Amino acid sequence: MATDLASGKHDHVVTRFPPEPNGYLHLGHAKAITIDFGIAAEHPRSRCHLRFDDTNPSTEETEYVDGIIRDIRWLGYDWGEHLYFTSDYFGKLYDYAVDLIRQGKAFVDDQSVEAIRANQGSLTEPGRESPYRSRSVEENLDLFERMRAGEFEDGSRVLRAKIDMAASVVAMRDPILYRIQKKRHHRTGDTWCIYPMYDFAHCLSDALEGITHSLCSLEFVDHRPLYDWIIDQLDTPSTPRQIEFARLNVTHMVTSKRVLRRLVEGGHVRGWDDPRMPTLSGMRRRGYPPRAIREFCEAIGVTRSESVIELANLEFHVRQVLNREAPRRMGVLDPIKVVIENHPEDGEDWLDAINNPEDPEAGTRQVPFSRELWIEREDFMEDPPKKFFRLAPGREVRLRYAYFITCREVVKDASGEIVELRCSYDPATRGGDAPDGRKVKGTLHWVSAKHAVPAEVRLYETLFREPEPDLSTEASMDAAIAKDSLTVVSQAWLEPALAEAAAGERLQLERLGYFSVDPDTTSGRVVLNRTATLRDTWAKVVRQGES
RNA sequence: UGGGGCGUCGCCAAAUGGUAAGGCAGCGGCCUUUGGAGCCGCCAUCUGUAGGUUCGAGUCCUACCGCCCCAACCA
Repeated sequence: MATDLASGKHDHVVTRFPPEPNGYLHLGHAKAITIDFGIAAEHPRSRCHLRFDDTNPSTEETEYVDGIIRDIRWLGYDWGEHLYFTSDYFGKLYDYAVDLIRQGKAFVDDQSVEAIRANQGSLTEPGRESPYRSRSVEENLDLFERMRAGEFEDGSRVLRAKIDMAASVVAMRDPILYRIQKKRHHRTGDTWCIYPMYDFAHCLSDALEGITHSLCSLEFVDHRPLYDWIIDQLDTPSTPRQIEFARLNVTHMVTSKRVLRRLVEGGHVRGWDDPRMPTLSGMRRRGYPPRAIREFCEAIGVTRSESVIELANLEFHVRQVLNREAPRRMGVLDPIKVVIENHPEDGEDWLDAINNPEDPEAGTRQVPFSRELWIEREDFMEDPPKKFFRLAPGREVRLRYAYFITCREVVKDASGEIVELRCSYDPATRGGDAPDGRKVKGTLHWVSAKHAVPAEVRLYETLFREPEPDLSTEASMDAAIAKDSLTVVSQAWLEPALAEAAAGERLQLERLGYFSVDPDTTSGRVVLNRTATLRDTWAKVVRQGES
């Protein structure tokens, strides 16, 4: 592409993103989108078109068109006035086909599907020419006209290019250009009953739109000779060029419409926008910022080598953006009660808390402190190992933005389960620093019990345990799906600032991770999705202690 | 076994034939009112293998090896 600009072949670039409206966009599409739109944005006088490749009415629906538009907008891209549909070109495409027939380079084939397949040859053997290949131009013209008029049944005839049945590239063995499908099209209705195939429609649509560089994935490399052949035979307004790059693969994820559909239809997830899904709608609901996805796609580069990116790489970009942007809040997922014995029964005390240490502009908020608090159960240990810096009997720790507290007594129920910690606080440490200069090793997050907002919190693991799951058969796929990728915490407590949280908001619960407010949230109950955990070096210490 | 694509650190990925960038992960350390963030350092004598050309090769040549794609009236 750089060569074309340097040589003066083009002084600008026109690309296109050509989704088929038969499903939802996923992370793999995000890579293509950032490349297609990104390259256009990098060059002067350039643009990227959004073109729906809607040539197969039996699988495509308007519902998907709307979803795709919404997802690309969310990702942050804009096509201006350049929204197109391949179906807009059906008339022109038909004329091109007629032109090909007139040139004697296309013919109507009456063979059955089975016969065409049988005569296709194999990878190592050439195919056999159709007995209808040498029909006259007049007969072909007549037959094609009647195909269009609806005189023939589905599958009874096709229009094929006349190229070379012995070609080593299978795509060049008299490829099918048009097939009969008496299906209502989501945009053209019943106007047509013959529809062009991808290979015929795509290159010509590119040429019609003045696309300079038609970027696609590696599996189309074999189709490039056909792409060029069709453009060569016909009088097109421009000569686009196809350039291929490798698709995106990420460990523990799949970007195959077939597999994603099975996850949804098999009830393994709650829908296309389940936060575990690699769909754009799923990642949006999960709380992935679009900027993070864009930065990830830019960071992994564009090459022709097939690669599998580690999930950690994606998560790095998600955390990087969220660290800069997400407001900090406090919440407790697995609560244990703390009673501050020397705190007045009805007293309450509002403390200043920083909203985002990475962004001074984010300001501060007030959090209430009172006699009864919730802290995280795992932040207390009766008999702590050496490197455990959190609360333990007799030990003093800091409650973030509040006070130092010291654990005085552990209260258990009949079964030995800890139900309450009796603690004292040092009023002189208000705000979190001791005037006498004494230090504590641990800082805990907490929530005032009296002021706490109830919440449901959904924690996610990857849908596949293995980095590269075997999806070759239905059985192996079912075996590869993790059955416990969703954990629902039904009784979590959040600080009151979160009472009014609106769906889609992203935040960090300090020390726990990044979360997004799920659309299931109601006025009485907040629902959070955990987007990503924080990096956890304590977990590493624990791991090393075990090994 | 026909055609095509690809092989540079655990994962990505740069490198006019001029002496192997960078990011992620990992590992040390500093700092810290998030065991977060940040900061510092370490991490390929070597580019699938074997030859060859050259003063000089990841880049050129030859031969092997390995992985992936192509036989829908899908895109």
